[in-house]
Order: sequence, then structure tokens, then C-alpha cells
Amino acid sequence: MTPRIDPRMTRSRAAVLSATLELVAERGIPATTVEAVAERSGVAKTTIYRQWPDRAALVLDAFDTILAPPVDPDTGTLRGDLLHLITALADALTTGPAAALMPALIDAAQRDPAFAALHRREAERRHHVVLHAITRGVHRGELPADTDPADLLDLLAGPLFHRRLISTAELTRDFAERTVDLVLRAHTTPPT
Amino acid sequence: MTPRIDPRMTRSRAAVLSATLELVAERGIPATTVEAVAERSGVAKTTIYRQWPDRAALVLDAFDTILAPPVDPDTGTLRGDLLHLITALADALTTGPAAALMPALIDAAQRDPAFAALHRREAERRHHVVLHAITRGVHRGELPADTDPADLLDLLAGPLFHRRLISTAELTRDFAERTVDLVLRAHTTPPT
DNA sequence: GAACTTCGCTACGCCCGCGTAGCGTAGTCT
DNA sequence: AGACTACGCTACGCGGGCGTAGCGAAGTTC
Repeated sequence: MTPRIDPRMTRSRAAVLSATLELVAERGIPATTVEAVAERSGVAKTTIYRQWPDRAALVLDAFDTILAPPVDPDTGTLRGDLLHLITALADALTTGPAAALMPALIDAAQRDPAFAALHRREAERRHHVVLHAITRGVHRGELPADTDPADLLDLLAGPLFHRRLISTAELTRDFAERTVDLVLRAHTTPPT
Repeated sequence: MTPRIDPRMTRSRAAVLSATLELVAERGIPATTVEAVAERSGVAKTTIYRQWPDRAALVLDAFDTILAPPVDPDTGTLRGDLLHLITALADALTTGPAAALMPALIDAAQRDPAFAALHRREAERRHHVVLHAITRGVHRGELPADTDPADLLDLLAGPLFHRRLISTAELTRDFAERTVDLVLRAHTTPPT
């Protein structure tokens, strides 16, 4: 059924995608030329064009390879779940390979429909786990029944992105934990 | 003393900068070519090069022209000040001319030192007013004395940016108000 | 109205990236 | 071993953007 894949293709494919991600992180999407990818990866330019129709398809495909859907920790408590998820986000935004790619993807998503779709799909995949943990907390009674999970998500993740992309302050795990605790405190006390 | 500025220069300068911002918003920074600016503005390419040494200087200068430092509302209460500032941010991120420029600036700031400096300067200018309002609230006793203003800033502005750049949900003034109230509630109730 | 300055225009030279064609070579499957 | 397939390489044609030079026309200053 599966028509035997030539190991040479998978080898060159991996090298090209890896080099592409490196270059996008360094120079941004528009400056990531096929010729630069060829040089960096050691794969000939013509070989690249044998596997991808054009430059856009290559870059899109490269972004596709770094999707690491987070695992639902399900620690038993809302706070435990959120601490896992949000500190993992903090790590991804600072040390992870996606850290340098994120601004490029955000910018590209503003104009190119293909990147917009990819960005939306990636975000939903990430958010899905968090939303699930939140609704679980609501059902457990750890959050009021009228809690809006989407609001809560922005309140939790937003401060981390803001630190990373706008503020000059350093994004630490400690900050992530403070954010979780603060948001939970606001939601578990009755409005004044 | 002031050496009389030829009105023709100011006219062409304004047209060029305006066209540059339009194009950056539409296509992004790298795709904003001098020739496209010339066509859009109606100013000849050679005339552009008479006022700016190269493309980078032109784009930098264009970004410089849209800095509208927010005014300190000083309504008398912390909540009043923050509502003014944060809803103004929500407006700027959605309808303002800077809305479409922000992602491009963020991306450019990751790699180009000149854009990084401009981005940092712009952010500090915006944040300064908010930080001032927060410390005023601390002195008034509306916030605990050990409040970290920088933390609070990220908690307030972050969710708005996250909605605008990452989530698919719409960024409304109502969301901005909810964010302010929630962050204030968390800070004005004793930790459990 | 005369000197000065900015303007628009045409025409460059240069570099670089895109995507393609054709070839010989080296690795892969059976 | 033999057929097959992906590979690297060289060489293109093409388009497009950068930044410059030189000119005459139009606007500005005094």
C-alpha cells in the first residue's frame, strides 16, 4: 500500500526543513531565500524544487514540522494544570525553537492567508488543552459557572506574550506562576 | 536662525511618509519597496532618495511619525485612569493606524537593531503613563505597597495584545474593561 | 524678474532571487 | 547485476528592486 519512500528523499527533506527554520528565525520569512536554504542545508537548489513547488510551500511546510501539541497534564486541580501549561508556554516562548519563529509567524499571518490559516490552526491546537482544563475546573466548582474560558485564556497567556514581544522585562517561570495565581485569585473571590 | 524650509520639501515628505506607512501596513516592511512608495505617493523615486539615504532610513522615519504618546488621564481613581488607558489601547490595536503596523514592528525588532531600538523607545513611551498611574494608585493606598508596577502592566496590556495577535476572538472595549476590573480585583483582595 | 532650489523624468548598472533544463553520478531496490 | 530514482552541478532567462546620473521644467525666495 505505502509505496516505499526512498531514504534519500527523507534525508534531504529533513535537512532542508531544518535549515529553513534556522534561516526564518535568523532573518525572517521574506529574507529566507531558497538559495540560502540550499547553501545552509547542503542540498542543491534543484533538489529543493523537486520536493516543493515554490518558496512559499517550503516555508509553510517548515512551520508545520514544529507543531508540538501540548499534553493535557490533568493533575487533578485547576491550579496544577494551569501551572504546567503556562510555565510550558513560558519555556516555549523563551528557549524553545518556536521562540524566534513566533514573531515572524504573527507578522506573516496578518497578510498572507495561508500563514493566517496555519497560525489560527496552531493557536487553536495550543488553546484547546487550556480551554479543556478550564472547563474541567468550572465543573469541579473551582471556578464560577459563568466563567468565560476564552477570556481566561487571554488573561493567562497574554501577559507572557506581552513580556516576550513588547516589554523589556525578562520572561521567567516565576512570572508565569504569579500570573496564574493572580488570575485564579480574581476568579475565586466574589466581585466587590 | 531657522533656515527657511522649502514648502515643496515638506509636501513631498508628508506624501512619501504617508504612502510608506500604508504600504508597510499592507505588505509588511520587506515588501515595501522604494519604487512602490514612489508610485503610491506620486513622488518620483529620485526625489525620495534626495531626502532619505536609503530604504531603511525611510521606513524608520515613517514609523517615527506615528508616535502619539498617550495623555495621563488622572481621573482621581486608579480604576478610572486604567479604564481610560486600556480602552485607548484597545482602540489603538483595532482601529488606529498603528494597528496594522504593530506586527511588522514586532517582527522587525527581533532582528534589526534599529527597529529594536525604535520598538523599545515606543513601548517605554506608552508604558510610562501607565506605570505612573499605577504608582499613584499605590501611594493612594488603592494597591498594596509591594505591588510590582511592571508586572501589573503586563497583566493589563497582555490580554489585549493576545486577543489581537493570537486568539481569533474579537478585541472589544468590553473585554478591555473586564480585564481592568479583574486585575484590580485580584490585587485588592488579600491572597488566600 | 532673476537667482536659486526642488521637482519629475528617463535611463542606467548592478546584484540577487526565482524557477527551469539537461546532464552525469551515486545511491537504492529486487 | 540491472533497472530505477534521486542527487549535485552548471547554466540559464527573467523579473525586479537598489541607488545614481543628468537633464529640463516648475515652483520659491527676495
